[in-house]
Amino acid sequence: MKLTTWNVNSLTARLQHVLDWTVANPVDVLCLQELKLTDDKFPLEALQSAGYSHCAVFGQKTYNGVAIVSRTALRDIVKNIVGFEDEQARVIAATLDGPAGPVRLVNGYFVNGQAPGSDKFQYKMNWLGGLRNYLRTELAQHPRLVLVGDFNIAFEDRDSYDPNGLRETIHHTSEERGHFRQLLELGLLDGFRMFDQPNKSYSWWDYRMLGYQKNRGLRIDHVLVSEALKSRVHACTIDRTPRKWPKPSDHAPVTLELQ
DNA sequence: ATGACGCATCGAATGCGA
Repeated sequence: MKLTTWNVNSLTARLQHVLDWTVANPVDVLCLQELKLTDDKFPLEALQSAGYSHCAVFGQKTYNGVAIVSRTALRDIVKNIVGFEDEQARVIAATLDGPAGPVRLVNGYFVNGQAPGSDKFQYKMNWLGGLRNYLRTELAQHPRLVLVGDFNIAFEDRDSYDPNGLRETIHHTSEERGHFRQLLELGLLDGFRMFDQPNKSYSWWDYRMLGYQKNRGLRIDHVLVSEALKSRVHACTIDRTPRKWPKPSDHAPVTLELQ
């Protein structure tokens, strides 16, 4: 079973990219972030025609919005972080039945946070605390769990093109990295780092200043798998191909292969 | 460099992203 996380930066603007990409990469599940549309605008028919008949959607106007799009049935769909009041549509969870048992999927568009010390940064810290509490409960109920999404955190120095120049700036602060570590301490593993990976592997590049062409990127899109699934993980890769297409998302898709 | 580029809301200019 293959599942992909992809911040599409507007599903309306990126629908053709998503469809083209799934033709070349017919993964079982897509976890999408930054839909930037309301549920009534979700392109259900186009995705169903592409083989993704089961869609769990949590959208909102203009900003945020997440969805899980699957070839097989999704059940026990939960929107937002249980126990954390949030006006923004950032998290959707669902269970799907894989070949070796159920898999709980939690798909998040984590808060950006703008700058340390800002109100938005404080919101990010509160949000991350709420997510941790929620996941503790989810993991107790669903040992076979995968947390994916745009975390907006470059966890280690090697996840940034300029770790020293950007030290303690947004996505690189000790507080954000501490929250990431606390997620790992719940019993999750960084799927991407379970395998040898090329140096300077990133999942996001700024649109400006030839960011992609210069590989000035960050690895902020992550796939964390629970201990119970560890032996089932067979690969985790970032596909830079669609970042080279005209009018791309600034994020690349990250795919996990589970057996 | 309070920039750059892109998207949404709009029907110009602004908010926001990372």
